[in-house]
Amino acid sequence: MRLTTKGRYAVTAMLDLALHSDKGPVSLSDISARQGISLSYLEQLFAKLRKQSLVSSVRGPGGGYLLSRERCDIFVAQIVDAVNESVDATGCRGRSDCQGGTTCLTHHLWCDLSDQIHDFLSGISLEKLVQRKDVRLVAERQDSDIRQIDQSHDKDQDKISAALLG
Amino acid sequence: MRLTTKGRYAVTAMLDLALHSDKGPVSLSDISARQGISLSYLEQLFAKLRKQSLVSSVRGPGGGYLLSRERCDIFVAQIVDAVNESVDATGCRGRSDCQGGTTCLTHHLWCDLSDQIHDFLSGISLEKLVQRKDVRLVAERQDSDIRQIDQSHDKDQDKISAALLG
DNA sequence: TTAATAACCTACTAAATTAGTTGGTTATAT
DNA sequence: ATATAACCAACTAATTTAGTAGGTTATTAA
Repeated sequence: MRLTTKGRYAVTAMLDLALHSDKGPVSLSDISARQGISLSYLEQLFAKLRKQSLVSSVRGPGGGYLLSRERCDIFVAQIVDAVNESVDATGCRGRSDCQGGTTCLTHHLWCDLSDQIHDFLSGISLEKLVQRKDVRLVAERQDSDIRQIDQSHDKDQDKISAALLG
Repeated sequence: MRLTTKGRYAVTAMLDLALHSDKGPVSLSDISARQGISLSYLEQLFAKLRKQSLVSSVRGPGGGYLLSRERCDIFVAQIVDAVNESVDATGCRGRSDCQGGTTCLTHHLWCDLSDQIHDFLSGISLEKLVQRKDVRLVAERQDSDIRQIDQSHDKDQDKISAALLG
């Protein structure tokens, strides 16, 4: 099994969507700015999330992505599965052919571990994450950070406008 | 986090040791033959296992490796930790600096998952694995496979001896 | 109608990791 | 003396990660 930034990014981005998509679609550049994830990399991840119909997209200005189901119907395990191959801990994908066609000595142990991880991640929905206090605190900080960056952009824009107007 | 053949090989090899070291040290070539793991790769893994004092070695003919503690005092988590970096699912090793010095949106989720995996693998000792029926069955098959290979080697040896004796 | 926005798509890449291989040396039992 | 088996260092092919680069297409708003 493998759980790297790939799967973590996907879950983080989906949670960002869950937190911000109440007022219409959320663009990947917004998610990129808030979560510090490269835009092009997000595009690749969302191509996979869309294939697994976890999100739907709206093109053009004001467009972006929306969750394709209720937050309580999307689970962390599904997100990780969508971008990673799986949270499977066996080397044989449960096929029991790990040692040249036969079962390896520790096959059942890795099956048990896989079940353990899958059960855990299948029990956590985006809704559950949104409700968590630690998540809300981080989200608030991120939102206020973004507002400050926007303000400084506005100031830059004011300077540019002033310069252009002579 | 990462659980690849590296960690799985280490646990498999340690379990092989637990199953066969009652009559003295077990050589890596024996483990290699029984478990189908490359000898040189095993050497690299056992260098790490020895550094973490999970095994002790005996050099020279008849030598090999022994568990350095009782089977009930060696846990799967320790073995995986010894060869892999860890079973940590966070990107920041729990340091909470996952997003450019600050906590990322999903940090606490990965902490919980890490705890879950760690608790599970810390609860399973080599003793527990040795007792499992599925493990005993695979081990029996492996031992009888090896005996057959040894017999055919003996036959080869007989042929060679016969040829040499004219 | 045109410009801006944002999804969508393909191909490339540096760095790291895995799962080894090769070719030794050192220590010890027979 | 010889065989065994640990110990050690350096190299490698293949794969994966986490991107970058450079587009095309659809849609909205001025």
